[in-house]
Amino acid sequence: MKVTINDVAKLASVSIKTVSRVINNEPSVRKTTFDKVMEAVNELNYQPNLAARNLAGSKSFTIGLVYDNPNAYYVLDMQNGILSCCKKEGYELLIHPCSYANKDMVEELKTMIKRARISGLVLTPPLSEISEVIDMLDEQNIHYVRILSGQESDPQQTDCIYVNDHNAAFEVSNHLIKQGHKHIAFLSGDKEHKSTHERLAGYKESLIANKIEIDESLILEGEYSFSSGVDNAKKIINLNKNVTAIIACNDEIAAGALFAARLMDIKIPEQLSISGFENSPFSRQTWPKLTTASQSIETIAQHAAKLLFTKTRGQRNQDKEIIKTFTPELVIRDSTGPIS
Amino acid sequence: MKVTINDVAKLASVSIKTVSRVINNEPSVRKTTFDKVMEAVNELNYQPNLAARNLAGSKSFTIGLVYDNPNAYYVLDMQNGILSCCKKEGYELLIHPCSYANKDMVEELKTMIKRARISGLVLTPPLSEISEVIDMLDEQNIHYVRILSGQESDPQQTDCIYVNDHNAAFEVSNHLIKQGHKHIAFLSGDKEHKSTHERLAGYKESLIANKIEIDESLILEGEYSFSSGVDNAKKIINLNKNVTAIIACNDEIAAGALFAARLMDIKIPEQLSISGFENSPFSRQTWPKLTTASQSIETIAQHAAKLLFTKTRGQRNQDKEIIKTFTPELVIRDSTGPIS
DNA sequence: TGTTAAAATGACAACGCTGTCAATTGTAAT
DNA sequence: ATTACAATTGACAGCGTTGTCATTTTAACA
Repeated sequence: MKVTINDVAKLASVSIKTVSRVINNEPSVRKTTFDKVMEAVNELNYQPNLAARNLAGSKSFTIGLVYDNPNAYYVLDMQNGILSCCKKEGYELLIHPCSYANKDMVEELKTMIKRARISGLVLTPPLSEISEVIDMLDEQNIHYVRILSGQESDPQQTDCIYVNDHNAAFEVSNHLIKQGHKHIAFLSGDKEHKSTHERLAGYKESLIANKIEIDESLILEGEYSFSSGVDNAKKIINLNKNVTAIIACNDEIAAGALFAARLMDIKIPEQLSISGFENSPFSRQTWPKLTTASQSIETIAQHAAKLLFTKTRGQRNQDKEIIKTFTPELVIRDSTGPIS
Repeated sequence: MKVTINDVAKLASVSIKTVSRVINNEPSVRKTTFDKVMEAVNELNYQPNLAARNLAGSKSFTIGLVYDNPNAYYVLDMQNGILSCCKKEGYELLIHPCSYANKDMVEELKTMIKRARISGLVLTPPLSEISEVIDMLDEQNIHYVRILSGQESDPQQTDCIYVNDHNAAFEVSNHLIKQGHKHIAFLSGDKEHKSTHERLAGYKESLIANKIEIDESLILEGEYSFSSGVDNAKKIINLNKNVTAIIACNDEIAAGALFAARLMDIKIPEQLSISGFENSPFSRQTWPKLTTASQSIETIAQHAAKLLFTKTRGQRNQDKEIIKTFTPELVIRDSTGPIS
């Protein structure tokens, strides 16, 4: 029934320590011994007991994913990306959704780490931007990788994966301007998310580059939600009849804006162009389909996990294969068009 | 730094076994002793080591969630519901997405269970309907709870939570018929999912109850996806000009049907009524908003987790608090209306 | 061939907890 | 106060691995 390292050792006629060496890929094992052991492992279909490995060694073979993100697709892609790496490495994934608004959040995280003896953590925005969290992790000496809005600037910073929202927003905005739009509104996401600020900055930079004056009244505060998109789109359309385009901080907001436009009988894209951000599945399910900036969350997640594993193992040079900065690409669909 | 049961025992001047008794809520501990120990636990902020508990005892304090579901909201709600129960009970959650089409799936699941020494499993459709999986779990003597489309029929069956899709579909269909619709198309989900058949059966029963002849050409095979909704809606609209209503097997299909209607310049709900199923967030984000059948996945998940925990602990009477059958409720929004 | 260092292997004690069972304490009845 | 029995507590041996260090084998060289 239960196959232990002992059974394998007996079958291969070696000591359990040697079996341990083999399954941990430690050096100093003769090729013939290695094969002999592997054969026994396969024959018995031996699965090392995670709990025992965790207890005996220092590694726990479990990593954690911490998030506070309202976007279901984002979270799921993140999970799947990390999970695919975990599978390869024989790790398990513990998920830990939490609310950054919650005061006890840091304590709670700490407890979770202690309890489960997590060997590493992937942090997604906006949690990855909260210094209390980072400080706690440093203090507890926990390996982590942060996924952040921004770009690789500080070469010492080895524990971050960046999403260059700034450049992506620049592209989106440029695209609209090239199509003749001059009055472009910007519907912000949560101001606690750095991505909001990065995207806003990219938008502004594009305006400046194209010698269009920045009109602060076209920039609306909001949050990363459909209803925020509805509300703010209504507001801006009523407020400023000149607006011919809207850049939404993510696809949900854009979908909300689309909804509002429908309510107000505004034709998209003939009368108003709307672009999203993220390329989540429903950016293809709205009418019309959303122009957006596409970032493969799953790919980002995979690289984050890879980075975490190299850190956990203390490896160095493998870093080269890991991309640290991702720039979402403009995907032109039907919700934007030339000014008419 | 690291606080073990030993430290607590010393501080409370009792044996480690007594501390163990206290944290496991075992009987035969004097109230005064209990308090003394708890005080020490709190003072030291002791967190029992999961791995050690797992290794020493038989319990693993980790449950698994297995799913193969394309719907991101479904999965996430499921995770969150279970997680909220886990938190209360001090358990961790391991997630295990997998593909039921994959031949190695059962083997893979088995491996995961062995490795992580899972103490219980929550199975969601369609995995919960696959007998190979169930047989394997029974064979391995793993506790599990299945979430199934259907209704509590067999009283011996203690390990299932049912979603009564049949009755829900009956309600949806009845609602449309009351509004005067007689030619109602049915856009199926994956035929491998029992929910598809249950919903179809409810639809048929409603037609029969209302003395409307069942027209098999109005029932289209498909899958639980947006694009299936688009394709099948186009097909049925072109095929049969009499159709005035569509029941989609879930919200994604409904959203696809809505999209197709837009493409074909059909007014919703004036010319065509469309209803969804599930009440996922985007049923509120389409234009117009979807009439649907609402089931709180999170609530279902919580009850499933509760049931699993009572099973794991071998408790009996607590069952009473656990609802075993859920019937989604009709939510009337803007995508359906009286025939004009 | 013998010597020596390096490589490969093994013995055994942790890791932090729970299960078992024996020892101690408390309690009620005599 | 004594006895008997139940309630409470503790000692100690695992659980299935890995780390440490000692031992054996191999290879390399004189």
